[in-house]
Amino acid sequence: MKFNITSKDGRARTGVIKTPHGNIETPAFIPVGTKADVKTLDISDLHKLRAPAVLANTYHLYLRPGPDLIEKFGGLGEFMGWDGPTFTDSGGFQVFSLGFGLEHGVSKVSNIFPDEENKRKNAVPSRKKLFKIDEDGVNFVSHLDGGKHRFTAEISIDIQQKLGADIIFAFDECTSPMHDKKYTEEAMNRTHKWAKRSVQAWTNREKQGLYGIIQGGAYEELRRKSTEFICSLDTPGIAIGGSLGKSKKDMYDILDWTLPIAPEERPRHLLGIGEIEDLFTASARGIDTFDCVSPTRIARNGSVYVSPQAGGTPANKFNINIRAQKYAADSGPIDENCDCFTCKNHTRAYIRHLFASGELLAMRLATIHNLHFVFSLMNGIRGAIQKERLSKLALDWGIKV
RNA sequence: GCAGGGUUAGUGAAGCGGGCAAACACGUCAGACUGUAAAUCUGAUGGCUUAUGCCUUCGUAGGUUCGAAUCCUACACCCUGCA
Repeated sequence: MKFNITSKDGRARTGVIKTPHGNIETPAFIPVGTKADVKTLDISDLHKLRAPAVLANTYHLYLRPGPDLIEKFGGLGEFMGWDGPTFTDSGGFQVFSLGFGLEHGVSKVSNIFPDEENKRKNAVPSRKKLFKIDEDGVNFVSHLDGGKHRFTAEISIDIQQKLGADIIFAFDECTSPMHDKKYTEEAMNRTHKWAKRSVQAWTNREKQGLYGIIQGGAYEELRRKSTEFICSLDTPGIAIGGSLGKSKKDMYDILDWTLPIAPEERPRHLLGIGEIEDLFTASARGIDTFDCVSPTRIARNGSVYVSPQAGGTPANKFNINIRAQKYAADSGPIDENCDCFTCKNHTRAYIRHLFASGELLAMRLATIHNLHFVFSLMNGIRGAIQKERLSKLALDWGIKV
């Protein structure tokens, strides 16, 4: 894996990540394909959308169908019939989302600390915690069948090498905005140890690029420490993970603490982010790649992106709820400025009807639209950086970077 | 015609003398979702501009009772037997 910076605009930059399965022009949004598929889409859709890569998940593919089987098929890309670049996440996030996150009903980004009532509402207290973290790794029971398993840095990297993605991630511990500084620091120190061990376990260096993951929650001191440590390791790329605080401002602060002290020549991945606004603000701060379930998940739930011309604003997160009654007879496309398959062929009324009827096509059309929307946005962002006009483009969207 | 059973909010369906504006399900409406246990989850759903409040509802009309969706009478309609 190689990375070249091709232009700069303040702290933002464009570049190219060269992988054995093709180049990724950055900044890029990588759609999430957890179980070796981007939900509702097939590979021809991904090609037509010009998806730069797909990010799959180590935990899920380890449990099913198993890394040995995928290895026999020639790796993740071959297995899923996708000839473009692939990423795999290390499984660290599942330790969080199926452990602490599930127990407390929180995500890695939280606008509020859940109060007692919310905690009770969202948590699953009857369910035993699926994960137990120790200094060396994590014991867990499969959410599928309750079977007992263990992940360590070595195991995660071994699985990821069998999966064979072009870009892989070190095994890390993700914390929540609810964790205090003391615990966040302990988790960060574990992540550092595991990162070091991940680098040692990483042998397939020709074909796979490893990214270390910076942790430290929303604590400046910890984030700086973590950046220094992770960047001291010999990895071709770095990633920012973990709790990104309680607000967008917290997240931007974290980027401001970390990115300026990270080596410029290494690509930076922002794990699990991207809402529309974030793609601007994080690109402006020097993030090169994103992955996020948001566009695909909210699509399946009836939220579709609209540009400022079609009524999108930072306040409504640039999306509308296409299931709403007010679109029942709307003969326009989701977004009149969009030239995706969905917008070229279908009306809001039709898509609303499909959602109301529970038709699978609704989710597929919405997913196509949302992914096209973010890919096209990333195109615009790259073009703007090349012309050193990213902040102006952002302003056109009502976003101050 | 005789005997029995039924008629409850948009739909289905609980309730069978007081805590019933009426369970539950579906539907409908609204919202949430950021390294995907997510085609999931949350809330609202008789009216009153938001109330430990008032008003109107349980086929229709009367009645009994301090009090009725719940008991009685008549009527209407539906179902099941027997004619």
